[in-house]
Amino acid sequence: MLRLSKLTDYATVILSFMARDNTHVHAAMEIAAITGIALPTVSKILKVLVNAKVLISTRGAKGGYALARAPEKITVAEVISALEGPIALTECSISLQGCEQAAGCEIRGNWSLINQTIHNALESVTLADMIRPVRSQAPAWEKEILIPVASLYR
Amino acid sequence: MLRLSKLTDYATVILSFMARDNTHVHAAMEIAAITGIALPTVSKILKVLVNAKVLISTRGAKGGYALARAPEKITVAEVISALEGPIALTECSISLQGCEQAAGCEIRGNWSLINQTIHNALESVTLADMIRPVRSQAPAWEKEILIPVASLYR
DNA sequence: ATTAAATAGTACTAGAATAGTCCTCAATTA
DNA sequence: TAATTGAGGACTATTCTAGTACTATTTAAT
Repeated sequence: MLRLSKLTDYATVILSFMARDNTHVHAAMEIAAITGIALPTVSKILKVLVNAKVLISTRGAKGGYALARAPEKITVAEVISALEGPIALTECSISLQGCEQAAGCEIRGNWSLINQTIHNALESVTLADMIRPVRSQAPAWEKEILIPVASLYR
Repeated sequence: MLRLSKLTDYATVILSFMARDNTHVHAAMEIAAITGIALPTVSKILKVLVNAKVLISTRGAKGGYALARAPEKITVAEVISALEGPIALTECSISLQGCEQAAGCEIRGNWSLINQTIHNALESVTLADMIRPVRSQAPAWEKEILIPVASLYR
């Protein structure tokens, strides 16, 4: 599996709840209760999302968390990079200093193309799309994302 | 990072070497020597790729491994699933029995759409594409898609 | 036939990464 | 000033990955 960490998965669950009820701030405890995710874990995720400027927080009594922007303006790519760092499939696509297998590895450039394609895909899906019922959304991005990478070469 | 395991990374290195020299079988030891990956590790990967029908093996003296098909017929998606299992970002996209967060989770269908998109991208890149030099292809795609590379390192 | 060269299969170990928890400090409101 | 809520960091246990080792099986050459 092309693994996404559990925390990232939780994050999307949390965020989609918040997107659906975006009228007031939500305390960590409330979110934990509703999503069924343990409080300390919810708390940890929320903090990360605040640092990534996906959420804004209010301290003190009656405080809580709210989306920093409208759901349409928050992309899945953003959420993923907040929790997992840069979106890339291989180490060498991130650190440009090259891998040890340099001898047998002339495919770095090609990986980065693939990475960009995937990133592009994730960037065009927003929180708003995520909370939309499945049926009605296909058209919106099918036009935009289906990039046949191979065709770029031929 | 949207992690791909090291083994998968190695696999692409190994396969791209084999695609470049596709005239005869290669023994595991030869591949290890050339790629610089430890023999037991190479061996392990080759076995997996044989099971996935990406490679074919010949036992005995003068035996070795060869691509099961032409490089154009072997996709990156295949290689990745061979080593990591089904290509999907989240658990619940694979096992349809649903997750425990069922209450707060109505986004499964949307994940699967994203997964599908990514899968398509990976499916359209073949081994033949991977061994093509990077330079010659840059112009082609630069015209066709606009990708905010900087966002990768946000 | 016998020996050497190779893959097949499986089990095991060490290390790293992840998930999850807990505790103390800071801020806000009533 | 007391109660409520987030911020930040440290810590632990568990899971996963990478890598290794060993034994069995198959084939080719002599």
